[in-house]
Amino acid sequence: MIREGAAGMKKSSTLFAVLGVLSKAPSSGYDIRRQFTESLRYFWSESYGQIYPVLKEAVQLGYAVMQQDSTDSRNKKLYRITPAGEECFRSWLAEPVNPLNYRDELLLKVFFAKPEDQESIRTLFEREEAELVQAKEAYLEQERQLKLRMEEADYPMWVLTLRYGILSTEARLQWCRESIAFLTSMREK
Amino acid sequence: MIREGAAGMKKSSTLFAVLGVLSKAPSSGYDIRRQFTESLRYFWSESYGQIYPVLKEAVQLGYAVMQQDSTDSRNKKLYRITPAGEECFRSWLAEPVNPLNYRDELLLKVFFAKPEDQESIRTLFEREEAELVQAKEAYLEQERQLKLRMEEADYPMWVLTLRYGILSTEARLQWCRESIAFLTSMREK
DNA sequence: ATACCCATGTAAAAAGTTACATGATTAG
DNA sequence: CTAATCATGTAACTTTTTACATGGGTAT
Repeated sequence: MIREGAAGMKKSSTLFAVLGVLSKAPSSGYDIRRQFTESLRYFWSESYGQIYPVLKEAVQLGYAVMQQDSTDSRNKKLYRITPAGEECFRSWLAEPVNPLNYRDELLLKVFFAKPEDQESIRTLFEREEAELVQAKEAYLEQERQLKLRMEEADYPMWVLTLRYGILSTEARLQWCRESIAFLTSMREK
Repeated sequence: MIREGAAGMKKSSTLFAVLGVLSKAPSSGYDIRRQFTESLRYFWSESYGQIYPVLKEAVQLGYAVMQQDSTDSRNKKLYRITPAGEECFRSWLAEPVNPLNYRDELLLKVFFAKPEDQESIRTLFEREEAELVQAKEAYLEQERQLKLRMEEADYPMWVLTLRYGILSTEARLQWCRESIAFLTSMREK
């Protein structure tokens, strides 16, 4: 079997990410982009160059419908998920996740560093540590904000993703600090 | 200024990843690929489709030289890094890392899950937990192997990357377990 | 023999980013 | 009036994966 029908076509994870946003609330391409750069920035990103085309695709597949928002003075296009889109999204949710394709430049640099590069690497760790401290603060702020919304149905799942942010950031922070201490001890010898 | 000379051309991180491997030992494209799928698989990957073209590019830029391995019966091509390649690699090492472009499908699914999806999500967590347990075992095995090579100059840096593997895996494992417990407590209500 | 690594490579497709073009609205 | 933000979109480019083609060597 070589050809597959529309139902069997392999769909990109971008489509599902967009459908996910639409499953929470009808949104414009701009709104969706904001969701990614704000709430989801620590574990997902999408650029306009992908969002607008997949919105078009979602409409073609019958997973979303578009309507011009008449209450909006700029001509904002609101996309709304259809029942078919919801079903498609739900079945994607239940599928096993694709292997995470992780590419970590810092790890790569550490792995290939030679004894002469220790000072460079130390600087990278210090920069990273500063960024992680900031990220952790942002998570703690998010946690405070989230506690005000305990009543919402989505609260439990948001707590889980936030919890991952905190745990993984703390682990990486610990690693940076241990590594800096280790490099210091090497320098002193 | 629109055009830039070869020295200023923006280079892909794939080139540096390959130069990194070559900086440890002269290797063929096949060897390099094996490095990525074996030692580096937890934080970097490259496919043949990238490795062979960048090897060609590295030679063009004067960062590597190729020589047919005459001792090898299959016609293996050995690439060796040049002093210019080493210098280029070292200066890349010292540059700040590019922001990590992280896309985590599991997090995405958890974030968008609705109360009805709890059983699906639970299954995903269980699968993830099993994989992390395996990964952790692989790290511990690596640790045992590494201890036999304490004398080598690269040992300290390898310990650091391994340490990150262990810390980050444990953090994610903890998250999975907490989440499963949390979903269980929700189900019981 | 035959299956499975070793070994090199390419073509095409898919995925993703960046830079630009366009224009309305709002806040200072 | 001007800068920032809202808003839609596309073209060109870069990056990355996947699938294929090819063939020698090695172990059972």
